[in-house]
Amino acid sequence: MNKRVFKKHEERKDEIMEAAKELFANKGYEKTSVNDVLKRVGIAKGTFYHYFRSKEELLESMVGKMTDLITGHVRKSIDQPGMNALDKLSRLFTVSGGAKVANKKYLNIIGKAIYSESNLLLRQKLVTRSIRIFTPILTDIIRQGVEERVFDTEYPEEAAELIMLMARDINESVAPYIFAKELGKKEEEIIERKYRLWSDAIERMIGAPKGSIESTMMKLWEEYRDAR
Amino acid sequence: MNKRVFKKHEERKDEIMEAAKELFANKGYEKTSVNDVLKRVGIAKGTFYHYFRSKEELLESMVGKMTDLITGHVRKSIDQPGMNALDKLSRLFTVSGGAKVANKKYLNIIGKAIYSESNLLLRQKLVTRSIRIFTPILTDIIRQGVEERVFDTEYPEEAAELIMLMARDINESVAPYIFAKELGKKEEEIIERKYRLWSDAIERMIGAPKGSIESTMMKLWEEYRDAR
DNA sequence: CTATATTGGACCGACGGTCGGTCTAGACCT
DNA sequence: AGGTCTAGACCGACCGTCGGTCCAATATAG
Repeated sequence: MNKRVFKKHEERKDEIMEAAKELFANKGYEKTSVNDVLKRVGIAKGTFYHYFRSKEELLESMVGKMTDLITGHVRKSIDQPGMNALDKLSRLFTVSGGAKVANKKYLNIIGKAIYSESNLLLRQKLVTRSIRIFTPILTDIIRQGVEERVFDTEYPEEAAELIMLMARDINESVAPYIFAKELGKKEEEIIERKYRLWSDAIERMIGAPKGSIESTMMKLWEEYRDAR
Repeated sequence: MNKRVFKKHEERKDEIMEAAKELFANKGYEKTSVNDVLKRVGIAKGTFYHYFRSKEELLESMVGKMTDLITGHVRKSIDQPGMNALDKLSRLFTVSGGAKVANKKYLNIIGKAIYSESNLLLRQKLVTRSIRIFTPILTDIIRQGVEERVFDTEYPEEAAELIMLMARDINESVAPYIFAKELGKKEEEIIERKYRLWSDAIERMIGAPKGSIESTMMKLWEEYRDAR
C-alpha cells in the first residue's frame, strides 16, 4: 500500500510517544485505541509492538519521560551548595509547578486530561511516580532545614511523604475551579482560601516560619492566574 | 437449555451485585468480565443488561450501596443532641473506620482489593463518593467545635475537605504495611509514626487540643492490630 | 550477497454490549 | 373457578472493537 518509511529506533519511539501523548490528552488513555495511535503515526500494528510490548508499556514510557524531564529541572535548580532549606523548598514548589506553566499552551489540555475522569490510570501513574521521586528530595530539604533550625519536626521522612500527598490533594481540589470555563472573582477566592489553608497546614507540620510557604504558593498562583 | 428461574426484581439485582462484589474483590473490576458475573449468578447476558445498562453502572450501584450503608451508621451514631464536637469527631473516625472492622473476615479481601493496583476505578469511585458524603458532615462538626471554642479555624468547609482528602492519604500510605504478609515490630512503628504525624497535622489545622485526635486514632489502630 | 533490524497487515480470542424473541406469574375477566 | 392477557424476567446468538500475535516482505548494514 503506502510507501514504507524507515526511521531510526529512538526517533520512531519518540514519534509514537508524542502522538500518544496528544491522543491521551484529548480522548483519555482508555478511550484511545492502539489503532488510533497507529493511524496518527501512520504505522502498522507490527511496528507498534516492535517498540512497545503493550499499550500499558507505552503509557509507562510516556509517564517516565514526562517525570524525568521535570525531575531534571528540579534537581538542577536545587543542587547548588550554599542554598538554604527555605529557598530550596520554595524552588521545589516553583519549578515543579512551573514545569506546567512553561509550556503554557499545553497546560490546559494536559490539565483537563489529567484531571478528567477518563484518565484515571494516567493520572495515578504520573502522581505515584512524582511522589516516589520527590519524597526523598523533600526529605533532604526538611532535614537540612531542621539542622538550620528553620524547620522543626521529628519525622522528616514521614512529613515529606505527607506533604507530597497533600500536594496532590490540593491540586485535585483546586483543579475543577482552575479548569472551569469561567474563572470569576468567586472562584479565585475559593482557590486562594484553599492554598492558604494548605500552606498553613504544611508550615505547622514541619514547624516552618509562618507565611514562609504561603508567600511562595501565592506568588505561584498569581503568576499562573495572570498568565491565563 | 437451563431451567428458567424467576425472581423478584430487587432480589435478582442484589444477587448480581453480591456476586460482582466478590468477583471484583478477588480479581479486580477490570479483570472481571461480564461473562464471569453471568456464570457466577447463573443467568444470561440479556438478563444482566435487563438490570444494568452497563458494566460500569453495576460498579456504580455497588459502590452506592456500600457507601450508603456506612453513611447510615455514621449518621445514626452522630445525630444525637447534646453531643459535643470532639466526641462527634471521634465517633466519625471510629464508626467510619469501624465499619471495616465490623465485617472483619471481609476486611482483608476488601482491603487488598481496594488497595490493589487492579482496582483503581473501584477505589476511586468509593473514595470520591465517601468524601463527597462525609465532607458536609465533618464541616458541621467543625463549625460546632468552633462555636464550642474547642476548635479554631476560619475556614471549616475547606478544612473539612482537606481532612477528608488526608484521611484517604493516610489510609493509602499505611495500607501497604497493614496488608503486608508480616506485621512486625518495625512495620508497627512506621504505622504508628504516620498516624501520629497525621493526627497532629489535623489537630493543628483545625486548632484542636493537642492529642485529642491522636488518642482516638491510636485507640482505633490498636484495636485493629489486636484483632488481626 | 547475507544477516539483521524494521515494517506491514491479516488474523485471533475475548471483551462489552445489542437484539429479537421466549416464557410465565399474576392481574383481570367471565 | 377456570380462562386469557400482558408486563417484564429471561435467554443466547450475534456484533463491532479491542489489545495482542505472527510471519512474510523489505530496507539497510557489513
